[in-house]
Amino acid sequence: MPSKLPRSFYLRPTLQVAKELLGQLIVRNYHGERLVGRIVEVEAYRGSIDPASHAYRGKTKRNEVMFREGGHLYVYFTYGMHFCANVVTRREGIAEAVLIRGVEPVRGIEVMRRLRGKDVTDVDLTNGPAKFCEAFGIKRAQNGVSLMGNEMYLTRAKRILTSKIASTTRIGIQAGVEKKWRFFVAGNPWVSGKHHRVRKG
DNA sequence: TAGTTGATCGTCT
DNA sequence: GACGATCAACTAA
Repeated sequence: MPSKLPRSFYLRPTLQVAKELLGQLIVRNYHGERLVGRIVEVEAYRGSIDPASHAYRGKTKRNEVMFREGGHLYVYFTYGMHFCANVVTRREGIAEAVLIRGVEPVRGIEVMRRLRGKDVTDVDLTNGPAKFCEAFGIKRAQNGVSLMGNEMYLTRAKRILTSKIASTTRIGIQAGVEKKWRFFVAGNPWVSGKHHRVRKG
């Protein structure tokens, strides 16, 4: 088994962690099944200096996990029906995190298809933050899970060349729209949004 | 293909 | 009481 990314990976500056998360593998052990995906799209959220962040106005019951030490999973519920998952960064007390927006399935694709429930293409399986959570069985129970444990963790994979990383403004937010804190692997089909989707064949 | 809207409820004001 | 770090179904053309 490849080694887990160490705690020190997550404690560094959030924008750097966000870019380096691209290409890494996220592993989810789900009822005896191993689900693996390659991260291809992320967004950074930076607590007190970022009006778009859930933690901008301080600690609440919902965002408590963002204030923990880097290397935890922050899962939140939104639009009355969806979950989204973030990797918490930096030291305890600094509420920053990276939202996982797009993942390329690597292993366990049949389980992902079953969890998504709908008859969709391989791309539609995981090309969005809520789609990824549904495909990987990530719900309220995974909020606060440590990425140093075995239920979920990340492993180092092939590094993405800097020239392949694109950055744009973040999606679906009102405040902080000017910050280009969305990073993705240019040309990868599992990046969310129709502009990047592969044409139907 | 582009644009619009309904679903659905926890969280914070 | 309003709205959201979304998605999918629908409409029009």
